[in-house]
Amino acid sequence: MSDIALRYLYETVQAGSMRAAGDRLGIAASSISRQVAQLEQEYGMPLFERGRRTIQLTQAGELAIEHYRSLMANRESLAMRMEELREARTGTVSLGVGEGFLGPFFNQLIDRFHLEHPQVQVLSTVTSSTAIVRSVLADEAHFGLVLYTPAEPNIRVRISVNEPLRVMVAPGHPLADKTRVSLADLVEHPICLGPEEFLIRQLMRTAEARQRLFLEPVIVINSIQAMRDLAASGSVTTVLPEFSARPEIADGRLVAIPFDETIETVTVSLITRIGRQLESAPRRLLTAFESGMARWAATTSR
Amino acid sequence: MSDIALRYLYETVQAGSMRAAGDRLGIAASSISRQVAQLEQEYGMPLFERGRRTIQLTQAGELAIEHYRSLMANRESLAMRMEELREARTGTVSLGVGEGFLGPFFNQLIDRFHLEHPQVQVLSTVTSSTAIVRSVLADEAHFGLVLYTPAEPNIRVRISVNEPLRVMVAPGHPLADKTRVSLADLVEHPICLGPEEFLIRQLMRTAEARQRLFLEPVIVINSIQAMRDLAASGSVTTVLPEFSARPEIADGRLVAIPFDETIETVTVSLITRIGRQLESAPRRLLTAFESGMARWAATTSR
DNA sequence: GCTTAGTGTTGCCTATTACGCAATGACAAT
DNA sequence: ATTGTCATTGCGTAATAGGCAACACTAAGC
Repeated sequence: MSDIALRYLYETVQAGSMRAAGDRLGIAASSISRQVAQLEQEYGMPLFERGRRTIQLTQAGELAIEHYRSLMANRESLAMRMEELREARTGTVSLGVGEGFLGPFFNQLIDRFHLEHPQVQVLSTVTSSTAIVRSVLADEAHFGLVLYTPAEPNIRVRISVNEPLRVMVAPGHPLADKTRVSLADLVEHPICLGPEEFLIRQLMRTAEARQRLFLEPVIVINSIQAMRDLAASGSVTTVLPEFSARPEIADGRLVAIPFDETIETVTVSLITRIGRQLESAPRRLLTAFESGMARWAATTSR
Repeated sequence: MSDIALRYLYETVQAGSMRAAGDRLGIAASSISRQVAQLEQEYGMPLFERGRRTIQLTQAGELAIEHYRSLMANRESLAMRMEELREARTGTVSLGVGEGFLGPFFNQLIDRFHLEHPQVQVLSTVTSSTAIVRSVLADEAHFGLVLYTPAEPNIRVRISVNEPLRVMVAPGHPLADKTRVSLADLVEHPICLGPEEFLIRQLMRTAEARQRLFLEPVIVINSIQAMRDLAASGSVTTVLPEFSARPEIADGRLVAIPFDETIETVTVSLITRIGRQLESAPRRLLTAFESGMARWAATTSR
C-alpha cells in the first residue's frame, strides 16, 4: 500500500524531479505527487523541502529512502532464496527408510542427488516400516521406503519392486556350493533371523507353515547389518533379499542361494501421503528414487 | 502492492485458517485466498500445502513469513524514528555564527536546547559573515547569526538587535578610569583591531573618517578571542560590542567604556533563507534564538 | 459406513484506489 | 518581463481489492 509511494519517492530522488521520475516509470507526475503527499500525511512530516525548484529531501525523507533501500534489499534476497527453493538448489527433504534398504542403490541415488543439489539437506531416518508409515502420514517425512505394501487408506504407493529372498551363507559353509536350498536344508544348520516384527521373518513364517517345518534361529537380532556380518563370519546362515547384501555378495564374503520352493518375495515400496503436494526438492529426490526403482524392477523381472 | 498479501499470509498463519484470519481482519476469506494465490504466482511456488484441512506452510511460506516479520520490524523502527524526528527529539540543526557572537548568551541557549533535546545534533560553524550568508543561501545552514543586516534578496532577517561598540581595556590601563572615551583618546594608545574585512573595523573606519582621525592598530588579528585576551593582558586596547566580552567584563579582566561620540552600532541579525521550510528541530532552536534575542533587545533598549 | 461442520476456492458484482489529462500557481533562468 | 519547467489539484476513467454465494473438499462425529 505505502509501497508504491516509497518507490515513487525513491525514483523521484533518483531522477531529480517528479516529472522525470514519472517519465522513467511511465506514470503521470500527478500520481507521484499524490503518493508522496499521502506518505507525508502518514508520517506527519514533509519529506521534500517545498517551495524550491530542485527537490531536496528532508531528514524524514532521508529516513524513508533508507528504509526503502533496506526493504528492496530484503525483497531481493527473498526473491533469490525463493528461486533457489524453486530450482531445488536449497531446501530440505526428509525420508524414512528401512534398514534393509541401505546399500549401494540407496547410496548412489543420494550421492547423485547431493551432487546435483549441494545445498539441499537430505534428512533420512532409518527406522521400522510402521514408524516410516506413521511419519509419512504425519508429514514428518516427505516419502518413505518400506519393505511391504501398506494397506493404509491415506498412503499412496508410487512404485514397488519385488525382490526374492535368498539364503545367505559364507563361502566355506556346507550349503555354499548348492545352487538351490530348501527350507529343509535350512533347518539342518544354525540360522540367524530377525525378530517377529520383521517382515522377512513373517514371510518365512508363512513358508514354514506351508512346509510344516519350523526354523529355530540360534540368533535373533533386529539389525540387518548384524545379520550380514554374522553370516559372513561363517557360523550361521541367514535370509535376506539380495539388495540388502549386494556388496558382500559382490566381493565374495557372502553367497546368495535361491530357495528351492516358492517363497513370498519382499516388496520394496516407495510411499507418500495421498494428496500431499511435495516441494521441488523432495519431488526431485522422489522422482530420482522412482526412476531408479523402475530401472531396478526392469533388471529384476528380466 | 504485495504488502497486503504478505499481511494476509501472516494473519492466516497466526489465526490458523483463512476464514479465522478474515474474521480477525474484518475481511472476506475469499479476498485472502486471492491475495495468497497472487503471491504464490509471483513467487512461482505454493506457500501453503493444499488439500489439507489445517493450513501448513511450505518452506517458501516460511521464507515469506520471515521476510514479512523483518519488514514489519523495519517499518516499526522507521515509524519510531519518524516520531522522534517529528517531536524534535532527534535530528540535526546546523547554524553559522560569527565568532564575535560566541559567549554566555549563545552558550546558554545552546545548552538549554541540548538539555531539552538530548538526541539532536547541533552543528554550529564559526566563520565570517559572508560565509554564513552563503551557507544559509545554499541550505547548508538552517539559519545564521551575523553582525550586520545583509542586503541579499533571498535572505530573511527574522530579528536583529543593535549593540553599541565599546572600548575594551584592562583595569590597569590609563583609559580604564574614564567614563567615556573618544576616538582621539584611542589614537594615543596602542590598539588591536581586526582586519579590513571585519565589520567592526569597517564601522570604525567610517567613524574615523568622520572625525578625520586614523587609528593605526599595532596588532591586526582575525580572532575576537585574541583581541579580548590581548586587551586583558593590558598592553593594548580594542573595540568590541559588549556581548563579545561579557565574561571578561563581569569578572573584571576587562573594562568596557562607552564612546564619547556617536558610533554606528553593530547589528546582530538572525537570518534564514527566504521561503525555506525548516524541520522541527531547527525550527525549535530558531525560535529559541528568536525569543532570546527579543529579550536581549528589550533589556538593551531599556 | 454416512453425515456434518468447517475449509479453501471460484464467479460475479460492488467499492475503493490509483491513474491520466488538463488547468493552475510557483519558481528560476533567459 | 517572459518563458519553460516544476509541483499540485479537480475530475473522469481504469485497475484493483473486497463481498457474497456457490462449490469442492477434508476431517472429524456418530
